[in-house]
Amino acid sequence: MSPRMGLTKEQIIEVAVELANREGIEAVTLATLAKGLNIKTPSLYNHIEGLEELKKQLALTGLTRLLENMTDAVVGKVGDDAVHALANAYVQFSRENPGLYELTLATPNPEDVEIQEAGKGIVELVIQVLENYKLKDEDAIHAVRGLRSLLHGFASLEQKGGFGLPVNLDKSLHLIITTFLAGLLHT
Amino acid sequence: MSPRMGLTKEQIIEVAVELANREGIEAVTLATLAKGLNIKTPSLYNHIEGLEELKKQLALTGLTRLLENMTDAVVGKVGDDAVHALANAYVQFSRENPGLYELTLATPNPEDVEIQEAGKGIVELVIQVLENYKLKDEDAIHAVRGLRSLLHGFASLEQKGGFGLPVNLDKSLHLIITTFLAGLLHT
DNA sequence: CTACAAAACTAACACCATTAGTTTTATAAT
DNA sequence: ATTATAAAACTAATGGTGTTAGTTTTGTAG
Repeated sequence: MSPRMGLTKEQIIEVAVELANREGIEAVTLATLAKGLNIKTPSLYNHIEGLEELKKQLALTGLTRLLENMTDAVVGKVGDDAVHALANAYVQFSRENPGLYELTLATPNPEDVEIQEAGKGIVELVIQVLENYKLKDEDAIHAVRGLRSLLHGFASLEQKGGFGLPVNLDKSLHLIITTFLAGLLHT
Repeated sequence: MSPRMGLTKEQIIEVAVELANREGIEAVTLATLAKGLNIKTPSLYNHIEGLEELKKQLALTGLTRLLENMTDAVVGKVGDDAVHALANAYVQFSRENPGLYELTLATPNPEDVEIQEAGKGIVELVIQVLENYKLKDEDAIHAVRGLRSLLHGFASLEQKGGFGLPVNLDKSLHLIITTFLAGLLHT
């Protein structure tokens, strides 16, 4: 064991996650984070390299948890059932973790290898779920891009208040997915 | 005329737009903006209330120009033709104005009345373009939400490097829209 | 040419991230 | 128990923000 066990990186990130979800990603600063941990700001540098690395870790955490939720949602399901479950899990995650979800894409440099790897997991899951629709080669890639666009666009617009009207959002999501799947069969 | 005509709000915003598109929205600070205008930071307060108002003005500018581009793209077109033109204009705008497009949604408080009004213009255009598909009441709303989700999701993921694979992106967009429209007819 | 109002300025403050150097402290070995 | 040590947490300092207050400059209108 270390000569002195203080905070762990995991604890720090967990507090940062709660901060992001509760107060918004603007509130994720080393100053407020340190305050939440009852330490002084410079002490954070014993565990993380700086604000950029923190943001990256948060993006990784978000992608990992999002993938977990999506994976759990589709086990034992196939076809339309699986896609709807996947979509619901995606949107539910963004609703329950608004800050963390936003950080998932608001990362400093998206080309980072670790970020790309984490994102790849989600892409692969979507590919699996769309496998039953017997799409050929490139068409599968286009379809995956379409579904991801739908999910991210919906989650993002919902979060940013883009949908003004008082019409049920879950109904919208279900119908949108239904429409997309119907289109897959007729093109 | 004023006792002393210096900078105009329009000039300031134009420089800010170029800054956002060229260097990214992180670079949009009063400090760098002032430097680009060859004045000191506090002088900006003679024209704008602060950073928040600047961001809001940029969001409004972005929404206005995006709507213009979309409107120009659909004149004289109907049906699938119009939707594809709309989609192309949307994505083209986000590609040519990455920073400004991002600021369109990254505004401090999305509930702002002026922001809502500007966004409403885009929604109404999308409604018009989907009118030919004889959607009933609520279904029209769901369809508009779907198309907006697709467009924003695609533009956002493309910009954030979410689409890794070296497969043609314009082809993806075309096929995605085609799929969505086909789905509208078969549900 | 003069008065004035707006524009631009300097000075100052609070907040932020970050670095360097010091002190504290929990553990591991004696 | 005592002590050495390495990590954790600290203080102090620097440079970058946005913002406010108060002063100076300057172009235009009379």
